[in-house]
Amino acid sequence: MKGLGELERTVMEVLWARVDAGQGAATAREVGRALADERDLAHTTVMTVLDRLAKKGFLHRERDGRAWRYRPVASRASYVAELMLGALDLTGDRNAALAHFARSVPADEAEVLRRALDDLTKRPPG
Amino acid sequence: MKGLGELERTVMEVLWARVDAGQGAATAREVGRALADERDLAHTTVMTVLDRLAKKGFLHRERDGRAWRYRPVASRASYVAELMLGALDLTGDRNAALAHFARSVPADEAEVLRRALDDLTKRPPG
DNA sequence: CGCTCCTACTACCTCACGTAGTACTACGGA
DNA sequence: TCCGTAGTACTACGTGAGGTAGTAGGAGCG
Repeated sequence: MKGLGELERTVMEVLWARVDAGQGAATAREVGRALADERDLAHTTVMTVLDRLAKKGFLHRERDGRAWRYRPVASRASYVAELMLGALDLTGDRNAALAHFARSVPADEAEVLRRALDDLTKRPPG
Repeated sequence: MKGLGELERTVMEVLWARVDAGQGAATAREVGRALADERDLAHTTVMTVLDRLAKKGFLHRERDGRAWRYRPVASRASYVAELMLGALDLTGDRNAALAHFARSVPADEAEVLRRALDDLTKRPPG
């Protein structure tokens, strides 16, 4: 799993937010408009980023007239989970790292983890 | 938490291995020798990397005669745990990511996680 | 026909990292 | 006393990723 740059992640965030909002794939223009508040980017900049993201496999794109519509290939949650697994791959002693991680996580999130693991036992992953 | 480059991580690995082996802080010369099998690096390269690592806060260094001895500030496990937490910080919906992560981890490691979380309950983190 | 919108392509800058050379100093031995 | 060895500090260069954007050219609308 390759990491993403700052702007790339921001753009992904826009697309993921649209998914959360039940909206479909977005055009570069739409992404640019969504970013207009926080950043003043040239339209071509947005297009370039979208294009790179698609080439890296983070976005899928499909035609809509002359324009492209972009849509995240994976959910935000699975992207983050991948990143975490990637970090884990960096060490020989995965168990020690996992144990350490469990101890570093805030209590409420430890609870979330615990529950997710319990669910796992009942219905193993497909 | 900043990520590390390939060589930087390799060097950290050498230092961490020394910690595991109960050996103390290492000089650039020693790190270079430890790397000699896998990589043919100029001595100054090793020194530069060690220096950068120290500046980034990953290594602590102390004088030993004219030489510096370098020692990891944090354990490998805590470094990886930090990386994982850093990934988690990248998302707004931490819980979803955690749940996803729990589901992505291999069964035996899920077990490790579960045990670590159980220990947490008994003796809360200090 | 010309304006507008969109794509494709190319480009430039900066920064991180891998890699290493050079200059200078301190210490131990001939 | 003088040299060589080993160490440091400083500087440097190449590459690749990512942020940023300009230009060229096609398609459709008024």
